[in-house]
Amino acid sequence: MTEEKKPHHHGALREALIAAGIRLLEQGGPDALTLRRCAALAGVSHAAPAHHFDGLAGLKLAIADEGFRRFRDCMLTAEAQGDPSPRGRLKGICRGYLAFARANRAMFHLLFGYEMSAPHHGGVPDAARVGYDVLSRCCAPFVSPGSDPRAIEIQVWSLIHGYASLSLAGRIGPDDPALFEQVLALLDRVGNAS
Amino acid sequence: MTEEKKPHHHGALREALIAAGIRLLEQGGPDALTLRRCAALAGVSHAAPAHHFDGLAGLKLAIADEGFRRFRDCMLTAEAQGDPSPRGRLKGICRGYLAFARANRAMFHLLFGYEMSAPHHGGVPDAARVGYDVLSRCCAPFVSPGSDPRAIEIQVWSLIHGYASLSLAGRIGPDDPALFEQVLALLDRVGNAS
DNA sequence: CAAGGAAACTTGACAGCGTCAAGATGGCAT
DNA sequence: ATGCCATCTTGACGCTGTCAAGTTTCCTTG
Repeated sequence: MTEEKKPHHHGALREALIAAGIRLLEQGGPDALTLRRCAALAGVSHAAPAHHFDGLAGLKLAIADEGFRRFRDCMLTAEAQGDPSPRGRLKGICRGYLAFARANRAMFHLLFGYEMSAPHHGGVPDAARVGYDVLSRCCAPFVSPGSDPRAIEIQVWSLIHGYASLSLAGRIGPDDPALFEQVLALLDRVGNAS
Repeated sequence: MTEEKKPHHHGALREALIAAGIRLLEQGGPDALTLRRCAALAGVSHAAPAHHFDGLAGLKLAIADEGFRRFRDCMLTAEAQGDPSPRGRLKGICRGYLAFARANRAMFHLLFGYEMSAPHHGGVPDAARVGYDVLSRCCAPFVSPGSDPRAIEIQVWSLIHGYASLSLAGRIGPDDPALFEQVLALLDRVGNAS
């Protein structure tokens, strides 16, 4: 739609392909994400993407990179919206976590699915880190001095990631905010046992 | 290898295709699970599976059915191995949960991945229920009378499913049993707050 | 300013995939 | 014995990712 008249040299083909991929992901699920379809959506030939990504896996990696950034933004927004206490901020990012998963099913599956987990390119894209940093910061107030922060971080992450995954997989039934808050109540008992 | 000389009529083609699918899953990951490869492994033509399953999705459903049964067995075994107290049994099935996920990466992804989550065939195979029943039974001692058991069940399920998923996705780093036990320690604070 | 080379993109081909249509074959009930 | 039906085969179609080779454009270098 906003197509320049560059006869050759698309100019911003890489970004256009990523945007096309995200659109396909949103509209048709993971199976709709196809190199050829991305190319068609960007108005180039089917083999053009090969010059910008290392095959389909490379495109998915680039899309995941953008996805992780949006994911982090979603958590930051939710953190800022709720109770500013440490406990409130922790629950806030969890609500943002779930909200992102619900609003971006296919992207969430891409970010945490088999593609990214494979011993593939040596690991997870760097952007995955920025999400963990948010989590880590919100967990910090509950880490007793001198102890390993990872224990609490993984507790919180496991709980929210498990809930989000199971919810998306249809294992928890219809959306039930009350139930989610009950699960989140377990976070009241995280950290220094008072 | 144990191929009968049935000239026609394989006889147990359905089971053979499921077994072939599981083998492909174990050896080559989700992408290796292919109708044509299953057929070849079972010694039949590429279109034979169509008479036993509703396409690839149907075969995956049948494989998941078997997978869920093995999954439950793995949890039951782990439950019987540890401390027989209610808390010990609860942690036992969680250890079985993680053990299954680690030993059957691709199958685990099939059981909880996008395939099964789609609004697809109307939902999850019935066999998924048998796993939840184990969880539900182990959670029962911690449900205060008159309250909804789902709250605790989903707390526990989310925690262990999240840990297993993140572990498989390579987000928790190398296998660290001590860390896992620290996460499982959160289960000590589940249920009636003492 | 001109030449050359690198980068971007196209075209064409290949094997593998899921799926459908039609034909062949064997077992089973009538 | 006959006829039917489920089972399986063969062949084809369109789609996929990927590679090879050719074409076009831009930029650098002399």
